[in-house]
Amino acid sequence: MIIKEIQDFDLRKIANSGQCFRMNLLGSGAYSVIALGKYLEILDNGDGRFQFSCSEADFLSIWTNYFDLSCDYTKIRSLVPSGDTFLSEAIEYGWGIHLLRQDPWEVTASFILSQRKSIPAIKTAVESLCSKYGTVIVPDSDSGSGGGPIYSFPCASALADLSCCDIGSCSLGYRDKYIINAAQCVANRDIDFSILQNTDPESAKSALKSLYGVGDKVASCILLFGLGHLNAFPEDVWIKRVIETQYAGIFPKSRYDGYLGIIQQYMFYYGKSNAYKKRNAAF
DNA sequence: TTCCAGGTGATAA
DNA sequence: TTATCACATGGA
Repeated sequence: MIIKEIQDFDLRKIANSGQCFRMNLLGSGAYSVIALGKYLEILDNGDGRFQFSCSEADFLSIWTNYFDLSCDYTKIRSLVPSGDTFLSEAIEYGWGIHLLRQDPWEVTASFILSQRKSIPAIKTAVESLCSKYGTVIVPDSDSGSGGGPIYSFPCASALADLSCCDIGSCSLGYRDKYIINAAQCVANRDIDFSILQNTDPESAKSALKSLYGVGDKVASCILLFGLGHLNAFPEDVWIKRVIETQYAGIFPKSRYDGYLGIIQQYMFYYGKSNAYKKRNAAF
């Protein structure tokens, strides 16, 4: 257990920001994080300090990067002009959100199965895949999701040889064939994330869209959440709705060049919130 | 029960 | 090129 002082960091908002599906509130008030083959618990002390259930070495070599702790989010929020009412509210509402730098394969599979699903349903399906095809990280946890072992996200090769029948019990619906095909492409290196990380975003996006079941939106999510291309801008139903209603269909993307994906996270988190719905209902 | 969800592929015009 | 439609299933 180590204690770290971190500014501009809100666990609840990060867990509910729709970018990851395995970060959950525990009964203790801490948040559990299952990522990169590790299990972590974080507790907000409420005084700007956070308790991490890991070693100093792991914190520095793994979690600092995963939680994007070196990024100055205040600076990014300062790009928003005061005249932009919606985004001004969004960055205040979303204060403390960080962009997680996740494993690209986990992001790929998770967002392929996310299509036409609600976030709770996505989480259920992801956990189902993990418990069936992942490996045990923590043998017998009394925390996590309802106790029992905690599993890693299954690697691509663990899914590549399955049939649609095999994963039929994971609530994937028609997306089962997409997941298996993507697993095969990643396992045999037709898609190589270590290369795509250093490829220009447009070319990387084209490569990702060659995967069956990956279109513009999912490819953008992989670029942003898995490959560190911070200018990627996933446009889902919520973002489209916001752009249509708040920006008359045209969002000034160039203003946020280099950080567009992070701005998108604020838009998403606020755009789907009850706070925003209430504000709109008032007009 | 009905509606909707961090969309995409197939098909038609 | 753009527009329309089907698609599996869980949650609210």
